[in-house]
Amino acid sequence: MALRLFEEVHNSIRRDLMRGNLKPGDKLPSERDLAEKLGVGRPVVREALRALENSGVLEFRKGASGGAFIRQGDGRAVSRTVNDLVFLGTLSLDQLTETRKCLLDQAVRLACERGTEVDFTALEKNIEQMRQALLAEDVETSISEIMDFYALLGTAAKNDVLTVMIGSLSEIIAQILLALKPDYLTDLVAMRLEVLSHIRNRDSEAASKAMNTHMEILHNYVVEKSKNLHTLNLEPFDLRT
Amino acid sequence: MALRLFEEVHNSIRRDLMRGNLKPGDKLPSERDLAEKLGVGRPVVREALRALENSGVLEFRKGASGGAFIRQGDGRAVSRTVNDLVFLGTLSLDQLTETRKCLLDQAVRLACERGTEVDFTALEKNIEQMRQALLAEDVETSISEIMDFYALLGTAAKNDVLTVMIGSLSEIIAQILLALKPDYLTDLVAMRLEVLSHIRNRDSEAASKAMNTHMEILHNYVVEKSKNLHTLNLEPFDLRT
DNA sequence: CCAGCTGATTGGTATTACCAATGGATAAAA
DNA sequence: TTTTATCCATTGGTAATACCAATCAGCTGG
Repeated sequence: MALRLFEEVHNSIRRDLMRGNLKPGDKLPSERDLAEKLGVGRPVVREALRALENSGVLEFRKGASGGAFIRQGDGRAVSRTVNDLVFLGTLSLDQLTETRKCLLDQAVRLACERGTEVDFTALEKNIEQMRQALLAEDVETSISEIMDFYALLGTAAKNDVLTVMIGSLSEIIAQILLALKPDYLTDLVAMRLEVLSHIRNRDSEAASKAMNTHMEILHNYVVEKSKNLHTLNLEPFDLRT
Repeated sequence: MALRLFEEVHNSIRRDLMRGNLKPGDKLPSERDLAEKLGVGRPVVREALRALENSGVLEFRKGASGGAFIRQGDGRAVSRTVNDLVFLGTLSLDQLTETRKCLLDQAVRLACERGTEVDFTALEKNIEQMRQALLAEDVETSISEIMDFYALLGTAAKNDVLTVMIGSLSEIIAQILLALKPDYLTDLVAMRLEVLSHIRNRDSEAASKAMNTHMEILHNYVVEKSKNLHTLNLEPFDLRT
C-alpha cells in the first residue's frame, strides 16, 4: 500500500519524535521551509501538521516567531477518540462503566497507599468548588470541576497513565450528566466526600466500596436516562488550551 | 477564542455524528460539494477531513463513487496517541505497566467468568501461531500475534472498552520487545499457556496471579533494556486498514 | 528611556489547475 | 445475448500562487 505524501511527512516527524530528535518545546521549521526542504507542496505539509495537531502533538502560533511547536501532550486526544467510538456505536456505556469502575477502584486504592495530605486537601477543595458550581447551575464550571476530581485522584494515586485512562472514560459520562441537568447531582458531593474520607483514613477497602457504590448509582442513572444518546444534543468539545 | 474555519467544519461533522445524522458506512459529499455548501475553500474542508481521518472516524476511497466514509472505528487512534505521549515523555513505562497490570487482571477475571470454549480455543490457536512466528523470527507477524492475544482476551472478557484500553497500553511494549529481538521471548509462550489453562479452569485467582507474574517479568525486562527509549530505532506505525 | 509605528515572518484561507485512481457506462466482439 | 474491452466522468491527491491576519522584533521619534 503506497503511502500518501502527507503520510510520509507525518511519519517523518513522528519518527524524529521517537528518535528523540524532537522534544516538547521544540519549534519546527515554517511550513514553507518544510515544504521546500522535503520537496513537496505546502498543502501536503499542512495536512501532515494538521494530523499531528489533532493528535495533540503539535501546537500552532501565528505571527513572527510563530510556527509549529512540540507540545507536552495530555489525555485530551485520547478522550476525544473514546468519545467518537461511543457515538459511532463501537463502544457501549455499559462496558465503559465496567472498565471505569475497575480503573477508579485501582485509583482509590493507590491513593490510599500513596496519597499525601496535599493531595487530599486539593480533592477537598475541588469537591467544594464543584458543589458551588452545581448550586449556581454553572454548567461549564461544573463539568470542569467534575473532571478535575478524577485528575486529582490520579495525582493522588501517582499514576498519570491511570489519570489519562480514567479521564477518557469519564468525559462522556460528565457530558451526559450535565446535558440532563439533574438536581440529583447534589448527591455527587456527598458520595465524593465519603470516598475522600475513607482515602484519608487509608482504608482502601472502604474507599473502594464507596467508589463502587458511587459508580453503580451514577451508571444506572445515566443508562436509564440516555438510552438514545443521539437525542441529547451534545456539543463536540474542542482540543485547545 | 475564535475557532479556525477548518475547526468549524470539523465540529460540524462531529456534531452530525453525535446527533445520529451520520452513521458508520455513510458517505459524505465530495470535498468540492462540501466546500461549496459550507461556503469555504477546498483546503479547509480537506484539513477538517484529515483531522477526522486521523481520529479514525473517516476513511477515504479514490475514484468514481469514492469519497469520505464514516468508519466503524477501532482502538488504533487511541493506541497511537498513547504511544505519542510515551515518547513525548508525558507517560512513563512504569506507570503504563502498573495500569496495564490492573486492566489485564480485570480482563482475566472477567474471562474466567464469561469466556466460552470458543474464546479459549481462539486464544490457544493464537498462542500457537505466535510461537511459530517467533521461531521463524518473523517480526511483523510476531507483533501482530502478540497484540491479537490481548484482543482475544478482551473478547473472552466480553468488554470492548477493556480491549481498546489494554491494546493501547500494550502496543508500545510489543514494539519495544520486538526491537530488542530477545530469544527470551519463547517464555512468552509458556506463560501465556499457563494463564490460559487457569482461565479454562475458571480459576480467576490463579489466572490473575499468573498474569501478574507474566507482567512483572516482562516489565522488568523491558524497563532494564530500554532505559533510553530513543535509541531503539522504532518505526511509527500507520493507521490504515 | 519609553511609547508607538513599521515591516517582515508566519499561519490561515481561497483559487486554480492538473494528476491518478476508480468504477460504471458504452461499444465492440464472441 | 453475453462477454469483454475501452472510454470517460467523478473523486481524492498534489502543486503553485496569492492574499489576509496576527504577531513580534526592531526602529523611530518623543
